[in-house]
Amino acid sequence: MAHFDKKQIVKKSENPDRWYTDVILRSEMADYSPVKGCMIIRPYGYALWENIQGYLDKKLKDLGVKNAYFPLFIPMHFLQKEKEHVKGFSPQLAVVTIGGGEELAEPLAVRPTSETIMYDTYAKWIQSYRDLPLLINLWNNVVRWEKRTYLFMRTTEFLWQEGHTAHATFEEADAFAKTIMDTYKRFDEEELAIPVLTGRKSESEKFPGAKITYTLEALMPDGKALQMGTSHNLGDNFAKAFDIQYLDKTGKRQYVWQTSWAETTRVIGALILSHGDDGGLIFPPNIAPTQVVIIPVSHSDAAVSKCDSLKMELEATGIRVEIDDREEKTVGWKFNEWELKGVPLRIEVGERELGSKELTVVRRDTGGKRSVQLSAFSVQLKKLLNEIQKNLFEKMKKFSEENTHEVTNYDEFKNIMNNKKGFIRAFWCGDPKCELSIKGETKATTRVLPLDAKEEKGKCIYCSNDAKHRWYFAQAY
RNA sequence: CGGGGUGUAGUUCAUCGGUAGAACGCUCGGUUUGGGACCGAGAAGCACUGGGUUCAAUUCCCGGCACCCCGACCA
Repeated sequence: MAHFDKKQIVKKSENPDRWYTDVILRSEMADYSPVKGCMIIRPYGYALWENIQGYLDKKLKDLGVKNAYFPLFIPMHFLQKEKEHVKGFSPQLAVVTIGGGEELAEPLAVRPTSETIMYDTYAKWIQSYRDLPLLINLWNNVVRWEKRTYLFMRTTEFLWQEGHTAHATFEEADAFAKTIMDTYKRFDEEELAIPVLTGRKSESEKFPGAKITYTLEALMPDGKALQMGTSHNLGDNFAKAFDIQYLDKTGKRQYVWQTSWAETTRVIGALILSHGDDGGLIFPPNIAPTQVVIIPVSHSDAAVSKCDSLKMELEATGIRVEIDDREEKTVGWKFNEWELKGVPLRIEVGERELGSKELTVVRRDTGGKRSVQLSAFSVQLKKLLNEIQKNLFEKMKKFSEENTHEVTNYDEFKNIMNNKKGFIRAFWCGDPKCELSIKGETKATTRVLPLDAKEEKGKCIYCSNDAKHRWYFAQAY
């Protein structure tokens, strides 16, 4: 304990922004890059991303989605085909004007998202109703020239998956967009242990070019809401802009109905913010790069071989294990290091354990120590990992519920935004002017309207005109 | 793109009108290892950049650039 403050990171409660950056850099998740606003994802951070990819990739393939790749460069005039789309993205574009030492006849945008370049091709691929539905996903990087960046949350370049589908009917497209939203919800809640609100976005908050944007919103510990992912019903907007038509069974030409949807490396930021504490990261076991770390306290042959056999036993049941047998670091140093890295469980193996029939296992989330019998060891560890997974989710669920307020007058609204923030449920008339005024006065924007929200009779929190729905408001990240 | 701040060793910072110092980290040797060990020896710097002022600038002044913080834009 005497040396504990030596290289301590800032306390999360004292300075959350600084804590967030400190933890990411010190845990070796990511590093700053020589290019402004860009981020280097280090092996430990990338391993987490690979776990995210692994889960989502499988779920998407189960839905019949196939992976493909489309080019990084997009001819400028493609982006201009859909009016709202170009308006939404042009302020954030990076544009290549020189290639091979010569000025290009037409500048190329570095993709901010791939709708336009894909749909130009979709128009060629889709001829008949037999070509539908077309379900394609890309794992790639995109560039949006953000003025202000923040590791994982908002970087100039980021990694994501973007799915793009085309369907014969509006209903089918809408159902698919919702299915994706549900898939994301399961992922966020069951894997990342982050509870989310789902529903649709207001007109002003929806994706440029979309008819309906479905969203997943999570409440972060500082009371601000983070968009964890979106799934858009694009209607026939892009179909008309890119002339994507098919012949139906009766021989009639029809426009397709489309969806696009994405989840990004931003969810890693949400993961860090949601579960971490003063000791550093805390990863939910389902997604953690390493689930169990074994630390030999002694370097005797007996202890080392005990560690090895433990590792083999656990790995055989699918648990991700690492042994930290570096001799140049002391035991205490390693404890702190692996706590910083958020590994859910730690096992210590020294002379004391060699003759014992049980081992001490330490939980990262609660700090609790427990003796675990060596018989059926891996089964019990799996149980513990599940408990941690559940505990992290329940904790965030409770936080989210405790910080969701139902409000009927604007003073109350402002009061909450001035203090703890969080989600506010309140009637809104649907007029973008009220939305904008509320944002200007409180920083809160409409985040989401749940799909199952019943129509009610109420008065807009801002203008007192008739309102049908209670929306969720919050300050956005 | 507005307002503020900072640029000195790998990192965090100190210094000061006379060409630089600490801590941590790193390397080597030794002793250690059950909650961030200790001793000793090292390596490591065109003081962001360009221009002034001055006998002399890392230090003072101005411009540029970069980064950080705070606002507007955003996954």
